[in-house]
Amino acid sequence: MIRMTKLADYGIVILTHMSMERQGSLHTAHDLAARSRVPVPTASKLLKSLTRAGLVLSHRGRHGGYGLARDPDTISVAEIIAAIEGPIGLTECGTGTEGACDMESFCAAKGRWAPINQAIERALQDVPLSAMRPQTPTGQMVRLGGIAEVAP
Amino acid sequence: MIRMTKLADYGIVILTHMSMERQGSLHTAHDLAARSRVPVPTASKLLKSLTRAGLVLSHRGRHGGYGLARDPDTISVAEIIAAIEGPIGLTECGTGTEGACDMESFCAAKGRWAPINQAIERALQDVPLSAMRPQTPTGQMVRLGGIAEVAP
DNA sequence: CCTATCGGGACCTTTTCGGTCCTGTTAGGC
DNA sequence: GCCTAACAGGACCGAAAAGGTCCCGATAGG
Ligand code: SF4
Ligand code: SF4
Repeated sequence: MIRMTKLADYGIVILTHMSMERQGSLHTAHDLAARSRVPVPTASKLLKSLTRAGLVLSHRGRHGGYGLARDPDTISVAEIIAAIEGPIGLTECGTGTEGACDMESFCAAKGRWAPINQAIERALQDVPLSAMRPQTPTGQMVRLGGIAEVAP
Repeated sequence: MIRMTKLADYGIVILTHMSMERQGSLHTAHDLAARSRVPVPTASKLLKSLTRAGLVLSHRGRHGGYGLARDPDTISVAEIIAAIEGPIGLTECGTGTEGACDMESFCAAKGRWAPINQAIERALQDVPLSAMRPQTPTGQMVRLGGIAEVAP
């Protein structure tokens, strides 16, 4: 139902937890998994993907772990999703990859999707990771895709 | 990858074909399947769903068939997708249905998705079925989610 | 009455998601 | 210098959903 995969969902949850800590601090995969209640191997797999995409930095060896590569305000939900499940778009066509759909050559709607897909991607780019955190109890304003909300 | 199902995709293609005909005209499932190159049983299944949702009208018996229930300008892509695959939203949470995700009770991001899902739904509501047709060779203006485009 | 058409499911096959595990590799600490 | 806590990469597998097929019943023209 136009769902993103749970992997991407969990990835965002994990990064959200990470964003609630002091930036630059390291967290082990085990730690993050426990906090987000995602199974450890799954969390580990996600963190690997996110590292490869450059969204988190990893440090190996003893006292190693993962940390956000950038400020949570500059990491968009779109980037996270793209890192985990690839290009964003509702259809096979119009997302850069050609020839994915075998109806392309005679499809009446082909090409009409590109602007829609881009609009959705843009909407997700406008949501920073910092907006996914639970709202602060201070009533701090949170930007969210152009929509401003105030915590109760 | 945040894909809608192919069923929904095909549904839109079929409706697009239907919208290119004189409104009110009837088309058999077989006819529409041939024109859109979707397998007949699949097209039939889709048309049934669309009928149940009230987007197309059906007429049984000899010389029966399907026809659009409303003007193509007043049918949104969002409606079509919702008719075929249910509520629109990237996540289980924040789409009306409660308790779908078993992490809801302790999820850091829960609740933060509702506005995003709504934004996407709104974007799809802004795209009328008529905008999915191949552009006319006359350079006719086509509204598309707030973006105006001109055919070459 | 006969037949073309829709209506509503049951059903199966294929894909992909979600999750696990194993085998390196790195780097701090003793 | 070795030991061990962490990440890296990928193979693997079960379950779920998607995608497609088929059948039988209900309608309504002719
Ligand atoms: S070419 Fe047509 S059928 Fe294929 S993905 Fe694009 S819109 Fe869908
Ligand atoms: S509650 Fe959290 S994990 Fe569940 S669907 Fe919502 S955001 Fe995703």
